[in-house]
Amino acid sequence: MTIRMIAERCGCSTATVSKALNGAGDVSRETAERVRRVAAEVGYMPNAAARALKTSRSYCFGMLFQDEGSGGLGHGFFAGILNGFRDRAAELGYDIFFISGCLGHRKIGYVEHARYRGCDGVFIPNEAYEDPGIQELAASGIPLVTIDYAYEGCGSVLSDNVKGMADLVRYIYSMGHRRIAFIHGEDTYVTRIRVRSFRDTCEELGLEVPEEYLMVGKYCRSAASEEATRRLLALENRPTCIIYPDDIAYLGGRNEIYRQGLRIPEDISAAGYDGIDFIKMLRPSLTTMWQDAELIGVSAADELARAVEQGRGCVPRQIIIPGKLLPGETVGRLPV
Amino acid sequence: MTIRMIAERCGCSTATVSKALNGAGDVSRETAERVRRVAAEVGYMPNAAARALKTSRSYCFGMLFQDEGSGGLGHGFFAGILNGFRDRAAELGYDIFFISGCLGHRKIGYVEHARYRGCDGVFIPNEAYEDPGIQELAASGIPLVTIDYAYEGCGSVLSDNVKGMADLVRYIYSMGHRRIAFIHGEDTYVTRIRVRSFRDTCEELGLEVPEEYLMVGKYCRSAASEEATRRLLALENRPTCIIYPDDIAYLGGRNEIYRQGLRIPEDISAAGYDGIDFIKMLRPSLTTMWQDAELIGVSAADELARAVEQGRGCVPRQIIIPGKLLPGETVGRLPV
DNA sequence: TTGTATGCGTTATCAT
DNA sequence: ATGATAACGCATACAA
Repeated sequence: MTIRMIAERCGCSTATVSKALNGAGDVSRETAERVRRVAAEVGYMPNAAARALKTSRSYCFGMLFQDEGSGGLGHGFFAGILNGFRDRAAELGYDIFFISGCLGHRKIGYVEHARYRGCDGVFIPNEAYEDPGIQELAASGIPLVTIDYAYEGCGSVLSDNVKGMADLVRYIYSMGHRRIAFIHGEDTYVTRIRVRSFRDTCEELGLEVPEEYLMVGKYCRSAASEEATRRLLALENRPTCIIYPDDIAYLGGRNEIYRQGLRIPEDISAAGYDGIDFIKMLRPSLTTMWQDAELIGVSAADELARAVEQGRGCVPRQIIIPGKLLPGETVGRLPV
Repeated sequence: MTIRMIAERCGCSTATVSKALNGAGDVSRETAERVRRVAAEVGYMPNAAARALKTSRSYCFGMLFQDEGSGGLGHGFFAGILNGFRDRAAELGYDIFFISGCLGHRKIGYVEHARYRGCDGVFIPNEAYEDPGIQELAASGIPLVTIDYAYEGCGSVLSDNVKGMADLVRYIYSMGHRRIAFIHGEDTYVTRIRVRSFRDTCEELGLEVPEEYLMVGKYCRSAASEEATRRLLALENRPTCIIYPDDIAYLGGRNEIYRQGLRIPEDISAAGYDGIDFIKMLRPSLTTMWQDAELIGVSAADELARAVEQGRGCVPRQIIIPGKLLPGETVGRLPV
């Protein structure tokens, strides 16, 4: 079913049909209505390929989503982002497809892949931002939006990790804790921000932070948390509360704490980060910093559409999305 | 960069370039090599839209993936399937995009959406298979592959739930248990198969299954598991082992068990289903039936490509993927 | 072996 | 207000 067939049924030209269907001004109201009625009757759908070929606009967003363990689709945080992005993109009239960096058995660059499909913009929620292939993409001129990382000249959406970590520390402080440790994830942009905010907030509160209270762990890895927790608990002046890299990593710490026969939060307090769904099923319920993944995804779609539609003149934005403290039962109240 | 520009540089026609690039036989070896060299030099990429328009093959798979809570992207099982599918599809030369059922603010059917983008086949990993819109898709003639559900005339990949449940029950039996309860998920195709297999296996083992041992719970919902567990534990002749709908749902049961001051597995045993990643971080480690999500996804991509490439004459297959028992610590050994 | 010509379905320009 | 026509980039039937 093409516009040609509709033109025949309506007794007019394909040009008129096209105009009517696209709401061009120079078509009489009656004609436009007749065309639209017939189109609806026969269930006409435009051909995306033809339209893209002609207009060089595909109404597609490409998405890079490598699944290397922790940061993949299975993670509630990224799943939430993807959901928000997908839904908003659909509302805006864009379809999404995956950019894989290969075509059949042939390795191709992300830029080539994106151009091959003619996608209008590219979304990168969780990639290795230092990867040369991705930096090439950032420099290619294709509109781009990243999450929790900003390229020069590209849009980005950032979870408010500064305020997030600050709020978390302040809450723990308000519960009476004065010895707070932070097991942070591997060295990334986000990690550096959180560590910085952790330090600043502690200083602001007049807390001293022994260097041993800052331990390196891994996102989403229980083993690293177990080990770090073990060392923290062995300290002479051990912390009363431990902040973990994220909710999943907390599980490792929890194992170690229980193994030592300690109770949460009576003997030691703990907090996570992310606020992903499944932690609601844990007892005691986890105190954590919820990140608004859905809104992050939605904002990314908005920003990408804006970049595409405004074209070259678009000045890229950094959008910051606040989170929210989820007070659970794992941070106990201490006498001050 | 188009074949025309390459033709100019090579001093030949676009037809020759096209043939050379597509490996047609009727091009001299030298010409072909020259064309390919030039193409590589200038970084030529074909235009997918033009190619699709001409050949009415898009080398795209559409994917339906609604995220309604439990069965969404955030779930390790579906994330695994999607991963496997994506990677294999890329190898086969297909890109994947989401079919959303709307185009801008306009609601359209899945069939329309699929046709609009001209996708060669559609993948449905987790949808409501009774949905009329999806049944319409199944009847549309577009090649289709579903997971854990089979439409008449369409390909499907099924996790071996019959053998999976049987193996799980047999293992629990082998550990000395004779009173095994099964909290199953809401009524779906998969649930019915598992319940059936549970019953059959028990009978085969000579176990009688009191009706109270079969409780209805919910997939991925801890609250339902808590409630069901509570009722099981209150039974006069209570089970020694409880099988949960899945690994996540187990968490609810676990909460209830601990709340009653019971220990796992000393006082009561438990098992899950799925074998998703994060359960490795639980202590005691969960005994569960692992489903090979990756392979399910890979097989689905293979099957869909086969359906597309064989065309109308393709006789659809049902592919069954075995799982594997993951013996953990939550099923204890009982004296027989 | 190579080239010419046509059309895929659409939009856009320019007459009418 | 409407229509004839060209062009988007590619693949292919057919002529040379």
